[in-house]
Amino acid sequence: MGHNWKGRVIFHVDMNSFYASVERVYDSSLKGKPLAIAGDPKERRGIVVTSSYEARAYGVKTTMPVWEARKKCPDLIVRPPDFDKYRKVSSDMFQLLQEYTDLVEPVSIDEGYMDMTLPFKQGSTVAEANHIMRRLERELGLPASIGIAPNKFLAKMASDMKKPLGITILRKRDAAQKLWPLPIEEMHGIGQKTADKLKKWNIHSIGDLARFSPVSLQQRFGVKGRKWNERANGIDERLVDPDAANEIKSVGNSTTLEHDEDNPEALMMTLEKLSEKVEMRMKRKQVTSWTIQLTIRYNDRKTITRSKTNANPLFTAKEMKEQAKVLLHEHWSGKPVRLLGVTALHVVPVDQAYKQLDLFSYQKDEKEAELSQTVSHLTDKYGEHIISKGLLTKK
DNA sequence: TCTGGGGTCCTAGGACCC
DNA sequence: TCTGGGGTCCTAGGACCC
Repeated sequence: MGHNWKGRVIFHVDMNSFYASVERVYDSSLKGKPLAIAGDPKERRGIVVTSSYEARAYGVKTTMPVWEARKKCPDLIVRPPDFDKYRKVSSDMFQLLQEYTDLVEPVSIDEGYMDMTLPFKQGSTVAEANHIMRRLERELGLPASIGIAPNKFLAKMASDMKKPLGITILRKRDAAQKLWPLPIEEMHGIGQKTADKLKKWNIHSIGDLARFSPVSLQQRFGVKGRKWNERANGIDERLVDPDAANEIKSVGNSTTLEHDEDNPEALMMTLEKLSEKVEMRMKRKQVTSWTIQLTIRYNDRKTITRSKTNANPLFTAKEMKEQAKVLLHEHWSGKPVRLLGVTALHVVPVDQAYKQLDLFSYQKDEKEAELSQTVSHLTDKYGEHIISKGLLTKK
C-alpha cells in the first residue's frame, strides 16, 4: 500500500466528438440529434470532420462525404466548422486542466496529456479524474474521456476504451488482458499501410506485436518497429512536455479548388491568397521562416511538394508570394490541379531568427547590404522595439 | 459524380566539407 | 591512380494523427 515512487501517473484527456459538442453548447436545439460538422459539398469540401454519437449510430463516420452521410442518416443536421470558436473553447479547456498540474501537454485542439504523478496522494487518482471530467461537462458543457496509466501510450489507448464520458485505468499488468486482444489497426501510431504489412507477418493483434521478435521488427521497420514492440508490452518512457505545443515547426495553408484548374492566372491568384494567409498567421505567432514549400495535388490525386530554402528569412507576403510563384512556374506539369498549398517550413521565433541573422552578418561584411534590407523588413513588420534589442543598437 | 486541412516525424539520397 | 569515412544540410516523399 506504500506510495509507488517509481511509477508515473499519466492522464490522457480526450474530448468526445469535440466540434459537435462545442456547437451544441452554442445551440442547445442540436442536443440529442444526429449532427455532423462538415465542409460545403458544393465546394467539394463536403466531408464529415466530426459527428455526434447519435449520427455515428447510423454509420456516419469521419472523412465520409456529406452525400454519403445523408444517405445513411436522412435526418442528419450538417453544420460548417468554425475553427476560431473551437480554438477558443479549447483554450478554456486546457486552462481548466492546468488548475490540476502545470504538466499539461496539448497534443491537438481536443486532447492532451497530464502528468499527475506529483500533485496529489495515492488513492485519489480516480477521484481526481472524475472531478476533471465532471467539471469539463458542467462548466464547459463538454463530454470527455480520460485514460489513466503509467505512461503516455497506455493512457492514450485507455482513453479510447470507454467513450463517451469514461474513465479507464490501464496498468502495465493489465496489458495482456485489455490491450493485447485489440486488432493491430487500433494501436496508436499504426495506420492501414503498416497494418497491412504486419498482417503479412501474421501479426493481427497488439498481442501478436508484443510477442514478436523486437530484433526482426527493427530489421524490417527500423527504430519504429522496436518502439511498437515496446509499447505493445506497455513500455513508453516519453515525458509529458508542456512546451511541446509552443515549438511550431511549420505553418501552412492549402485549399481544394472548386474545380480542377489549369488556368495559370487562376492558379497564381490562389497562390497569392494562400501566401497572404500564411504570412498573416506567422505574423500573429511572431515567427519567421527561411523555407517555402509548394504543394500541388493533380486531378488524379497525385501530390507533389517542392521547396526552396532562402539565404534570408522571408518576411513579407510579397516575398513569399514570389517564391511560391517561382516554384509553381518551375514545377507545375500543366495538368489540371485539384489542390494548392503554401507552407513555411523550419519556422523559428522572430527574435531568434534575428539573433542568427545578426551573428551571420557580423562575420561576413559582404552581407551588410542584404542585412540592412532585411532589417528594414523587420522594422516594417514588427516595429522598432524588436530591432532595438539587437543589431541596430550594435551598429 | 468519393476521399479536407492542419500538422509531425522519419527515411533516404545527393551535395558538400573536412 | 581510382580512391575513405564521418557529419551536416537540403530536398522529396511517405505514413500517421486529429
